[in-house]
Amino acid sequence: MIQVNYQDSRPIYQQVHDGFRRQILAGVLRPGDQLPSVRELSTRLAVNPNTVQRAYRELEQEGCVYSVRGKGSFVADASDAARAHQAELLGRFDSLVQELQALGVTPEQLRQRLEGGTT
Amino acid sequence: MIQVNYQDSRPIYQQVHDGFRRQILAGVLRPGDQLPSVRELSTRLAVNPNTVQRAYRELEQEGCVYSVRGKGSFVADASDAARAHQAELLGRFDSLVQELQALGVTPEQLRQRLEGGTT
Amino acid sequence: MIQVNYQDSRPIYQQVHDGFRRQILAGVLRPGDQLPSVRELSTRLAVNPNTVQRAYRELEQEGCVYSVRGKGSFVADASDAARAHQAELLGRFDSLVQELQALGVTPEQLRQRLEGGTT
Amino acid sequence: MIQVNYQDSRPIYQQVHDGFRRQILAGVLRPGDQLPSVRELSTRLAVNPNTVQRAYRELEQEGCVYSVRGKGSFVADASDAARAHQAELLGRFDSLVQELQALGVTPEQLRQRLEGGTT
DNA sequence: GTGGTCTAGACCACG
DNA sequence: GTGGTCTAGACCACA
Repeated sequence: MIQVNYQDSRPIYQQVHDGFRRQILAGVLRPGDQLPSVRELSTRLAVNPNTVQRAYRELEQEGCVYSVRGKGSFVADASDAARAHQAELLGRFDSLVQELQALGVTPEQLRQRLEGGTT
Repeated sequence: MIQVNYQDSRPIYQQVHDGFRRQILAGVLRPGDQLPSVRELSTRLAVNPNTVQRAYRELEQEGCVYSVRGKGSFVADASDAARAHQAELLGRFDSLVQELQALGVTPEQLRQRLEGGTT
Repeated sequence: MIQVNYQDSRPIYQQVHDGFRRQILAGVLRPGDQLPSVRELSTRLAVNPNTVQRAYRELEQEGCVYSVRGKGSFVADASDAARAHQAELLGRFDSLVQELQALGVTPEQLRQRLEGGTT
Repeated sequence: MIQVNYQDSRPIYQQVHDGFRRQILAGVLRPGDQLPSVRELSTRLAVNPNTVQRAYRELEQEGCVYSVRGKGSFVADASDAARAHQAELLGRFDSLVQELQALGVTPEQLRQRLEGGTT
């Protein structure tokens, strides 16, 4: 499910983090689902356990995941994290639009692109 | 014209690079205009000359700027760089839209946002 | 009576421990009352018997509970444990107050908060 | 300035973190002040650089500190973090008061303690 | 020189 | 078995 790409400029821990977060926010992983253990995932991805641990820790700090010592790591109720994440993406959307318009792209072109993606 | 913010998470060389690129693509700096010398800019910004050097080098690699030994650095014809840059931004736009829709944001909501930003 | 919450950051043995201690110190459980057996409670809570065992052991070490081989665990005279516990909480109270005052919160504000909570 | 106590139940990285946060929020360290470098502090405290690094990283995630690669770590404008921290402490204050009252401590006793600490 | 990431592997706490 | 902390030391990006 999670993949690591050494060509990616993002650090590995963040690729793992982003991968899970996306799946959680998209509903692929649902509240209460158990994540693979740190050890299992680290061997599967052939990375250091610390690296996976850090990804999980940051997910937990964001409220996407909760960990129980001796039991495992689980998907948390996503509502809060989801709302924050959506707000962040909309902010990025706005600034991208602004930048594109500064380069001469018309809102009309962007609107057409929106429809294109709906297909 | 160019400013450096130490609290910005981007490295300084990239702030310098982004600042010039934006001005070039937006038409503030026009083809043939001369950029400040590495030495002058580095003292003005109170940063290491290497840092400015690297910003100029990357601008040149992108085709935004050309250097003439012993003369200085000049803004190149923007068309090529602009086209590439615009394509990159549009790609980011598409993937952002896709992700937002995965989170349940409707194209209608995004369209309204587009109009809001047109002001 | 006792509940376990896996989302709680405290380990389970401590949730069990704290739950009993609170009930004992508050007088819900009175000296001489019998606690449920380790086996019964562990099945009721669906946790490992070791976990309950440890909670009981620590309660006993604190003097909140005493065990009689072959009979069970019973609430001890609370006075000793209560005094120790109250002293500990008062200590925490003092250091909290000190820290809040260092941040500019006036004793007056805290006094008002005290009254608010009396309701 | 910062000390590590191996008897303390808190992990080392958190002792370092808490120590700096307290000094920052109390105004001992002021916005813009430079923190000791990761390497310097780690040798001074005789701990691993990673441990200090983690403390700094979490301070940065909280907005107490900002780090610039190649330059150092600096105290951020504390206002936001301070407000959040104070709210957290007041919450702890309330629940402590509630617990103490459940044990029979009167608000009057607590009020006297407040004045005692003012000295 | 600075901070940031990663590995290899240890030990602890918990169930 | 699980997650959490820590060490020792490497390598990279940046100034």
